[in-house]
Amino acid sequence: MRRSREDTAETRREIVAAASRLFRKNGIAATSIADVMGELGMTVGGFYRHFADKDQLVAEAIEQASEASTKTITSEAALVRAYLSKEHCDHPERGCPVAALCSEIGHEGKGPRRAFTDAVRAMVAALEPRDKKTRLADLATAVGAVVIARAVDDAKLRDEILAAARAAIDD
Amino acid sequence: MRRSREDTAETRREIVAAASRLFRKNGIAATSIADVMGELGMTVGGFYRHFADKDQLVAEAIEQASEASTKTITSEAALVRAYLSKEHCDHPERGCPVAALCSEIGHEGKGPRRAFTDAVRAMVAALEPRDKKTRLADLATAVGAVVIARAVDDAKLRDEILAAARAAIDD
DNA sequence: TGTACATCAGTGAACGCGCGTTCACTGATGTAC
DNA sequence: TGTACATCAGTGAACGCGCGTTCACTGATGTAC
Repeated sequence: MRRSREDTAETRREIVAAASRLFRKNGIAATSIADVMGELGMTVGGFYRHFADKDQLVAEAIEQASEASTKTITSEAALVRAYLSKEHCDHPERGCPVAALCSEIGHEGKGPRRAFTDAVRAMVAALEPRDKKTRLADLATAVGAVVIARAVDDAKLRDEILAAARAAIDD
Repeated sequence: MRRSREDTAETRREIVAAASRLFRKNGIAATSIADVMGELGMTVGGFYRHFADKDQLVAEAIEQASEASTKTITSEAALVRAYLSKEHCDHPERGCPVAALCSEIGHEGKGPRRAFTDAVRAMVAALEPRDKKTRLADLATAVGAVVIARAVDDAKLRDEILAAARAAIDD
């Protein structure tokens, strides 16, 4: 059953949004096309009316997540307050795609890696007023802290890492 | 054909060593038991004479990698020289398991996560002379920088990130 | 020390399962007159 | 504006494939006498 142009465009947006959430929450490899389409109450076949393959979806999902996430990083102060928060650690599905996908992206194709690199550049640019070396180091500290905090199975160690990173970026 | 006790123990060690390399290089999910056994010229069936399941292998592979990797981090100076090097970025298979597996470990079982957490603690302990907050922040910076440097598809950006992290840790 | 037997490390085929992708089909939407 | 037809978004079953794990089997090693 054919859909209207608006419905079609809306479906495409919803696929990217669902994929963006699921990839950040569960990982790219661990998220199937069926999982993504299931989020919209749809079946797998329809996916290929919108995308050539999974790689294309991964790239667009990273772009979309990057746009939304970069808006929240307007300064070093925001990096300390919002990025290095328990809230951000607890909700990767609506957080930074760089922190969520960093060690998995190396196993993906060219498209996804390009999108990831652009996301890193956008974060560096978002911290603009500071000199570039400081911005890059702060980015490494913030991403490293969130990724390790999420990976570790001890809440006390997690809080210590986040606090240490906050203190380091604040100078 | 039954093997001698020494051969059996040697096979077990080789399985862990091969897994440790492959997991760090290609990721845990992307490495199959058959891949690991293939490295030793063996078939899959034999694996289960040594391990209950893949989770157990993952945990032991992380422990082994952690022991070897932590030995190289004897000071902040070593973190700057060896850890934040192009060499370490180019060879995840013989590098730090925390940097190699950080964003993938959240999707693994309890055993692997426990081993990963122990690896983080070992790294923090290895930087001993400094106060804990500095050690934790330096760890976040070093891990974040290596992970992002590896993920990015632009060699110039990679080198800038490593250099910025080196400068930040050196004070 | 020599022999008979039990053990068990490793083989290779098979298991059920979920993956990405394809495809014939359906029927509402969009288009041409 | 109304009608006839072409288009194509979405369905759901099927494809080949690789996964983790199991299992009957083989034959050298380890053990008991």
